Amino acid sequence: MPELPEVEVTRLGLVPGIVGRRVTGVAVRNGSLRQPVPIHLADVLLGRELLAIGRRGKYLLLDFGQGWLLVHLGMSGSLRLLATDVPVAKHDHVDLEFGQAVLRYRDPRRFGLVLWHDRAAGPVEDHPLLAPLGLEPLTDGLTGAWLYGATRGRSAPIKQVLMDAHTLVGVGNIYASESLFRAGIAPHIPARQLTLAQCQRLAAAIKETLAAALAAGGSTLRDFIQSDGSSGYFQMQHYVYGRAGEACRLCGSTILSDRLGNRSTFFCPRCQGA
DNA sequence: CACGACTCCTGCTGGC
DNA sequence: TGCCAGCAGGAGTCGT
Repeated sequence: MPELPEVEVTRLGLVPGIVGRRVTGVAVRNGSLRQPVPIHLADVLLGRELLAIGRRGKYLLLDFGQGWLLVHLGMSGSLRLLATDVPVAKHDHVDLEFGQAVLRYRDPRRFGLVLWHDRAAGPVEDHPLLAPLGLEPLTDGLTGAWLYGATRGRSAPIKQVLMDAHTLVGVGNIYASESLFRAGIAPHIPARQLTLAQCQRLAAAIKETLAAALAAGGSTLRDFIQSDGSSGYFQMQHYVYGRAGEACRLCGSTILSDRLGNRSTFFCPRCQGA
């Protein structure tokens, strides 16, 4: 599942290959994603130079000067840079050609997005999907004090607050469980009950977890440049996620699972005091 | 306002 | 072996 580290690794992998190049072709094979892919995409993109690739939360922002292409990978999406003769596969929904290379969007479950935001509509940060997004976790803004403030008055379980993109972006189901484990905090306790000391541990744990995943992804960067079509995603070794019934890597207790907000949740009852 | 349930979609897994 | 139910999950929407 692409979470923030995977999205950032995708961004880093694409920048050297296509920034500064012009769009020479556009193909939309299946435009029914979470929202329809704009039908005028070719009109607006053909001949335009890609100036930069930014990121906000899990959204990639391809800056074409005239506007931005917003890409969200959803649950099963991927963006790869391939040679133009690589055959199209079943769920390859959108192609952007840059001369000899093609940027190919694949998304079997079609939870993702490919949208256009024209410069005339204002800065991309004002896009209705981006404007309400919360804090970027890999910035200096994420501190124990910030997290303490952000959780006051929140009665929902801390794990759900961590996954709320309007509070904090980029922490999905996997890294929420992993970060809470690292911080030694039970996932189901009401967010407002966290002490400042716990918030400080948790803020540090979120950064560590994401940074470790980003580092793991760095070694897969080649996959984006090669045209072999390999997925480009990477599997970090998890402490708790997906390990129900197995032994905790730190204390040996049996990892438990639970459902929180309709999502599977994993934790160590001993390390996380639950 | 905050919370929780529901929804979109397809591939994989497990039970029979 | 085949069929089908259930699960996975980001994030928007809606009802309370």
